[in-house]
Amino acid sequence: MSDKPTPLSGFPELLPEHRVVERAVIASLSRTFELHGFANIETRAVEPLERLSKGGEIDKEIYVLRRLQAEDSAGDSGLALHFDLTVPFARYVLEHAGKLEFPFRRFQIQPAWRGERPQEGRYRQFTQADIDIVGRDTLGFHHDVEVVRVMAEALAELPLPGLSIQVNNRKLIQGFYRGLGIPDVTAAIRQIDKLDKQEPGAVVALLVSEAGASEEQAWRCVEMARLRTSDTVYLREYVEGLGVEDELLATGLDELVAVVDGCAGVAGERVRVEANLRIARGLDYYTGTVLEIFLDGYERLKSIGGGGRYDALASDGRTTYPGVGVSFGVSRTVVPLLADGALAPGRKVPSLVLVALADEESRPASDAVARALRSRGIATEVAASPQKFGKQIRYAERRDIPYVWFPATDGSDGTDGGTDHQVKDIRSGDQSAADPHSWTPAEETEK
RNA sequence: GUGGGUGUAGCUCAGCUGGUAGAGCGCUGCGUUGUGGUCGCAGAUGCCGCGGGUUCGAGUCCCGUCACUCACCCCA
Repeated sequence: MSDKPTPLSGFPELLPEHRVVERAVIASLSRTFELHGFANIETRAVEPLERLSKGGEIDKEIYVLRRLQAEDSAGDSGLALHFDLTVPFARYVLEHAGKLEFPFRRFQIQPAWRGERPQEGRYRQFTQADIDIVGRDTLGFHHDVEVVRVMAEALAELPLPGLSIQVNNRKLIQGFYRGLGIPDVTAAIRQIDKLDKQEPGAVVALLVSEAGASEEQAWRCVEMARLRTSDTVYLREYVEGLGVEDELLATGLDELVAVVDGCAGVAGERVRVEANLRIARGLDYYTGTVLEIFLDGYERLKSIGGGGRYDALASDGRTTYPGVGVSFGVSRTVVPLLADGALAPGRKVPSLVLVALADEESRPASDAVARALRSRGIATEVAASPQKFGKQIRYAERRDIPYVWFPATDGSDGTDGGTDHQVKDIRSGDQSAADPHSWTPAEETEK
């Protein structure tokens, strides 16, 4: 008992019937991404620490690697586990720039690690699915629209509740703040991001104290952030009606309208793309489009995905590689939904057929049946031991194997003239004669 | 990192003001001797998280510790 391992908080491990769902999600996402020409890559789990830590809040969540033999705590290797897929990707682009074709579009589905306190939907190891498009020196704005569309399409294919992709634009925010005359625009963005958990009055106070805004300016920031709509005509009216003139603001508004309008085609009942002027994103490398994804009914999970435009995340000094991308939290979404039954578990075992075993002497006959079925792509296993058939049926039932196959007997054991092959659908109880070289399972049991 | 909650059978949990451990589900067997699911009967299973203290006696009270969990912070 004391030998029984206890769970490690924040490192979720799925049972087979749950893992099969996660794998289906990953396969579905991959299919959609590839349909749009995104190539897959996998980056190493580890990056040099100084590349990861750029002085953000996230620094203290980084797991550092250290050899056990290292003399003391100062002896870390300078290597650390990546905490997202964007930073490693930027490094990858710089490192392999000479061998890549630009604009480079890739998707990446991998674990990432963060040393924070776990909670529902927040883990220390989690799988993330990212798509990005990166250009050399320049990257057309239409790619902003494209990545959002692709992710919207990919998410629409998944068996999830409804969700919304809420889009904003850093240029719009910055231009508005600049036009308003706020001294510290960056600080103001960080504060306005807190609107969803703080009272407007509290955020106003922060804007005044942290960003040097006047009280009146602060209230206008809060007012601007209030709008959330998928109606871009109204969006334009509203923003222009705020009475702030700024070139950057106008550009940002145009871009935001373009993204929302550009996604109108894929947006449907379950996946909505809308403008939300409160979305800012904490990370400071975003320069234009920013977005976050929220699951209907699971707002408590906060965003299940996010992303945006970054014009200068990767640069080797001579060349800059602007990019735009979106990431989706696979673990963050799948694990809580499985836990509360919103996602139905899959089967525990891939086998569709269990071939019964009469006795050890007839194992070759059972194996032959299994081989015939497998040769036609039907996942099949042979019973582990020649127990009573009732037991063997229960074995199949417990593993969610829908069919049990009773091999033919040739009558050589003297019982009678022998029997035909029989296959039983244990969900319905129906049993009938069948030929292992031609029998196929009913439609609905195929994956 | 800070604060709250919880650790009892494989799982979910009960166990009163301290008196030597329980239920449901699951599991095993039998009824049913090579066709499951229902039903009935029988059975197995616990260092009561760990360490210390109080006590004649601790699952129960006290202290510590570890783990899990929730919230804050931050984010996928």
